[in-house]
Amino acid sequence: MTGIRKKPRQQRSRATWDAILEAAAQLFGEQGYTGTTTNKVAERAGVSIGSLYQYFPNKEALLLALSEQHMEHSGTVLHTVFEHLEREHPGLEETVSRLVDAAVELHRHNPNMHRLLFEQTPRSPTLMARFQRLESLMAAAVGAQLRRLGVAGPRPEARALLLVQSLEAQIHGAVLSPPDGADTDTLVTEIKALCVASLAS
Amino acid sequence: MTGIRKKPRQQRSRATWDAILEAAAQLFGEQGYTGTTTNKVAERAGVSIGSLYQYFPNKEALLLALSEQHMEHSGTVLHTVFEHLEREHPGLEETVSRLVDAAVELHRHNPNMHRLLFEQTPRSPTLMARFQRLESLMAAAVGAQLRRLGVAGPRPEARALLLVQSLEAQIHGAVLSPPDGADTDTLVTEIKALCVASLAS
DNA sequence: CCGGAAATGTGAGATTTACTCGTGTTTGTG
DNA sequence: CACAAACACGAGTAAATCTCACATTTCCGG
Repeated sequence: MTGIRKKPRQQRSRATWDAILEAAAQLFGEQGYTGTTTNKVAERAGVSIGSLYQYFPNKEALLLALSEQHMEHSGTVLHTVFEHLEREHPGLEETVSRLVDAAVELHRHNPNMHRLLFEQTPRSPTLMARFQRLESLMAAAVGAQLRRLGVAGPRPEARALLLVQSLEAQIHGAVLSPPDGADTDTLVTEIKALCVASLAS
Repeated sequence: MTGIRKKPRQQRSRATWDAILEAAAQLFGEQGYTGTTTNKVAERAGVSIGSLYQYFPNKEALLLALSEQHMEHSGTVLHTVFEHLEREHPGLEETVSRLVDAAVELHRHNPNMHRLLFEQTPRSPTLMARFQRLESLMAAAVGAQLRRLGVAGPRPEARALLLVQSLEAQIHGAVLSPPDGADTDTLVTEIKALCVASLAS
């Protein structure tokens, strides 16, 4: 269940490892998770099915590896945003705006991967645990900002976590399935307004 | 893709139909979606695999049938809550409180089913469409309440939809995976407070 | 440069699972 | 009671996941 069977030691195997993940990302994006077979992944990667199973114990492990890449990327991007906030101490409105913009950018950057991880996939305990870990990290950082801005309320941790969950859901919806006529930008503006209003009590 | 192959006409077949769905609900809850096989469902239901496929064209149809039951239940429960609101015209705080309590109760009522539908399952287009339809209905009803209370803001539909998505995500998290020490009730209180604050601008 | 050991690559096929189809059984009806 | 329609059955099929015994490549001490 670790998601990785064997770490590559030579550069040759590193190449096949990358090729497999690249092929998996492409096919998952094109055909969805259930629609892609491990044989097709191996074929597009130009390796044998045996090689695939040498590095990934099962189909889900491909997904977990991709999620790891994606979450790592998201984590570092948001980390730098928080660093800037710590240094520049902008006001509430600007702080919210920067965080929301960053999250929107993450969703826009690779919508297929986002859809894959959050819609088309059976969320295994492993995947859920990983996601919640990222959510906790974000909540901690957001909590620090709330305290700095004096809007932490009586239960800072709870408020921060709820904000993170709420923003994630709203941004996900606004970017990946903007309903009927409403365009994404309008929704993003509204998201920021609601968030600021909920904090500027 | 309708989810049903053949409607039962005799009471005998109605019984097998129920037995199959009951077995499916149990096994999905115990072993997860991918972990349960259609053969095991038929076995626990005490019918043959052929009978199962007479009523459900594929494995996903079992899930869709369960989701239909669940969403129908949720829809009617929330509908009566909205009816009471229309009749009694409570204030903002009371309105939010009743809606949140109702949603929390729905999550508590059958956590396994909720987890199944929103976590362990590859969200097919059909399932997603159905869920978004329910979300739209809720958003419309919430929008009416916002207007009644004079807190609709400049874009009532956008605001209502965002509120619905946000509350769903927050309540789901608070009830189904309350993090570390925080208990559900504390989180629910905070959810209500945040929601009221975001509207009482 | 040599030779063996470790790492990596291969693909036929064993196993599992969703799903079909021909056939047998029960129920409603005149 | 007879006949048809509805219902139930379960061995068998196609397709997917995953294994394993063996081939090839790379590494490294002598």
